[in-house]
Amino acid sequence: MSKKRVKRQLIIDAAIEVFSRNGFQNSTISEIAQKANVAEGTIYQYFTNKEDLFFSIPIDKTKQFYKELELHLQGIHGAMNKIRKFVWYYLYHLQENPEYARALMLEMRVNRNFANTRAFGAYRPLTQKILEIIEEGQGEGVIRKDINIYMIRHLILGLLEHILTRWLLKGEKGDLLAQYKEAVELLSQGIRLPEKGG
Amino acid sequence: MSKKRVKRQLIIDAAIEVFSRNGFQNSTISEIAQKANVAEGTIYQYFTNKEDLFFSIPIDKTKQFYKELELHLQGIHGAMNKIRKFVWYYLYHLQENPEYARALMLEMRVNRNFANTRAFGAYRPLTQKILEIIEEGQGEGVIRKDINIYMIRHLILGLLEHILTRWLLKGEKGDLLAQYKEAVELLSQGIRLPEKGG
Amino acid sequence: MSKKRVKRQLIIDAAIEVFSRNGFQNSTISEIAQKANVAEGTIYQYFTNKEDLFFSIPIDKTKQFYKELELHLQGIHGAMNKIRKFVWYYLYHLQENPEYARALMLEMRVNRNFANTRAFGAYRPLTQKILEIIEEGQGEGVIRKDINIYMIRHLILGLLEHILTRWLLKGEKGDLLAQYKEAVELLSQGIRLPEKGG
Amino acid sequence: MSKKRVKRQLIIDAAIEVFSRNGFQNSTISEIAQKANVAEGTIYQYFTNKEDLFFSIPIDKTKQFYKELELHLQGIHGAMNKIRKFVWYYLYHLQENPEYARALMLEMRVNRNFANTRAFGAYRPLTQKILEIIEEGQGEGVIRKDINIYMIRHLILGLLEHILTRWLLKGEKGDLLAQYKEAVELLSQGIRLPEKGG
DNA sequence: AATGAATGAGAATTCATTCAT
DNA sequence: AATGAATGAATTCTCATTCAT
Repeated sequence: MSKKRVKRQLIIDAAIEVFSRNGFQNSTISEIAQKANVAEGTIYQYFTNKEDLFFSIPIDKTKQFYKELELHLQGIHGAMNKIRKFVWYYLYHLQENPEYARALMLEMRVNRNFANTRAFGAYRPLTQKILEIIEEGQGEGVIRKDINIYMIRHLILGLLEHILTRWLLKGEKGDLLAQYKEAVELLSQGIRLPEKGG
Repeated sequence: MSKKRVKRQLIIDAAIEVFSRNGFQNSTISEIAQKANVAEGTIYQYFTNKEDLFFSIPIDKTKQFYKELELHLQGIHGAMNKIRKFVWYYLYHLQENPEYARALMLEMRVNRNFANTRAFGAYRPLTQKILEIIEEGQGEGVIRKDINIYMIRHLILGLLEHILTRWLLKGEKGDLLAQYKEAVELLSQGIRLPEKGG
Repeated sequence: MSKKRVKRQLIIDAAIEVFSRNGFQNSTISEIAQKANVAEGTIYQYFTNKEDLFFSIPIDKTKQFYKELELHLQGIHGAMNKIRKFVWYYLYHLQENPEYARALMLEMRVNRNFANTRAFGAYRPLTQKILEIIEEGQGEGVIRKDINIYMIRHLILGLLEHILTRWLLKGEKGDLLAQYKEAVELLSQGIRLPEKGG
Repeated sequence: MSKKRVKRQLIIDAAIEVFSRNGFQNSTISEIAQKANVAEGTIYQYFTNKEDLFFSIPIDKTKQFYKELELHLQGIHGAMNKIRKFVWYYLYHLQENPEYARALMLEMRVNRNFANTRAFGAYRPLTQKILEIIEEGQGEGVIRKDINIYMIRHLILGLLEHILTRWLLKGEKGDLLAQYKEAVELLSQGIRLPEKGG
């Protein structure tokens, strides 16, 4: 990684910590600069403004998440198994990065400008992936076809985000993954193609 | 309604509009006061500070929502029917009050202090009601008992919030209620007690 | 005392307490009104404004102080004895009314407008009295005549105010009157007509 | 002096002028900034808040006063001579800096927080010095030992502060130093060890 | 490229005073 | 005479951003 690259990452790491602790509005460039051990002015060499820095976080993070997700999905057959894996990895990854999780869930996801940012674009491949898996499942005949695939995705992401948000607001107590099995079970039944005569 | 009561409501209505348009941080007391046709100082006669005003919104609104929900549930038998009604009314109500919906979904629900506010308390009866219906369904033998009732609630609320949030971020285009049937269908199958031999 | 008179006094008493605790600027009409069990508006029926209320305090208090001082001086002969009594009574009176003492020493005495207020006028008889005693002492041949009587008064009041101010700023700990004897002794020697050949 | 140092002093000088004219409460940061030719925000780069700026004044000034006092006392023998010099210099210095004198006498000295500020600490060496001189005088046998040295200091400072306060409240008319001789004469006799048989 | 001093617009909150009831 | 709701001016402090060094 080039020297510039390193310093950029340094700033982003500091930003994640600060933004996730205080939220976007209550975080200051000054504090981020201090955490990153650079001068305030330096941050403006790497990012246009505060919001740009803010939305640069999920871009990097989402790319990384997506790449690792792909690895985890390697060798897994069957849409249902893939969904299971996705659910597990989603909870696992964000439990391991609670600060980022907070920034993502409580700040970015509800930001009015989110849909217009590069960040949103970086998110795309991920949501696209889910759709693909759903369609794969429909092809396999294990996922019901009478329901809009977007609605099915809403169900999956809605459940995960809801669990996560609760966990964050309650102070990150307890093990997120402990809820994994029930969540998967519930989702599976919900979206599964009912067996004939069922 | 007493005169004080009226003016208080006037301020809250203005606050809903302003907060929902700009978010908490970007809204100013000055603008709310103008909208409410009162002096800035007057707002502080009714509310301790900006945050207090902010969190006073869902208290009133949630109480009203809950009361009307109860009416809608009158005469409905069967947990599944009640859930169907709840889903419908939830979407209907927030579609009718998009400004409040935005304030609720994008601001309050993710506010770090939300869990410590009176507002959170006002929310209680509503979430409690859902649990009751779920348990009722388990008693009737139509909702699976092997899954934690909280997880079931996560599924329901998660889906609704996700649909709603998308709708809001996309600019409130289209008819929310159009998604009602599929949502209910998906939820129903997910939480339903699988028929024997199914 | 007429009913109006009573209520007026009620307000003044509340004002003394509040002003002396918080100082002029940090005291609010609202708090005084509450303490006095009247509405804020009522205060403006009795006093022109906040400053008027403020300066009404020493007027009453000084008159009372002066009247009682006169009583204490009754039957005392000799300027030195009178000065001794004055010093004692000054410290005694303000130790007994520490709240008023604080308002007087830390607020009024240094107020830029003090010299232009009715309050200042009420103070007059008292400072005048001291001058008289000093002149009486000079007539008796016990107080030096080569020093301006105003300077002599400065010495007396300066010492008393300094002792008092220290005591107030230090939290009113200890017995003010314990310092009475030394203070008098020091003052006496300072202003006394040196004996011939001394 | 470094550039930062210079600007800091610029702000303090402006603050002295403004505070002394209007008092603490009636002075605004805005006016001070204007006088100092800096932006309001700049003041907060140098001082924590308004009060911090306020109490920074006497720190600098008192140190300077003390240093110059020491120079003036050089080569002077005898406690009485030193006290004479102290009285003279005290009046001289504050007559020359009437704005600072006003801030000191009418604002700081009676501020409830004064005793808890750094400013109070800076005052220490000065009051300590007086005590030393008094003890020196007692050692020389020219100052009475039967009186608490603190009371003796009260007498000296009380007289000076009283003279000064009057002068300030009366609009700084006349020559303060004109009163110097009588003040010293009065003090000297007051604290002097009475000659035997006197 | 990095710095960090300087900026100044911006906003919440307070509170003396008024006046309709 | 008493009330207390309403007013709105006034002020401190914050902080993203700029720019000279």
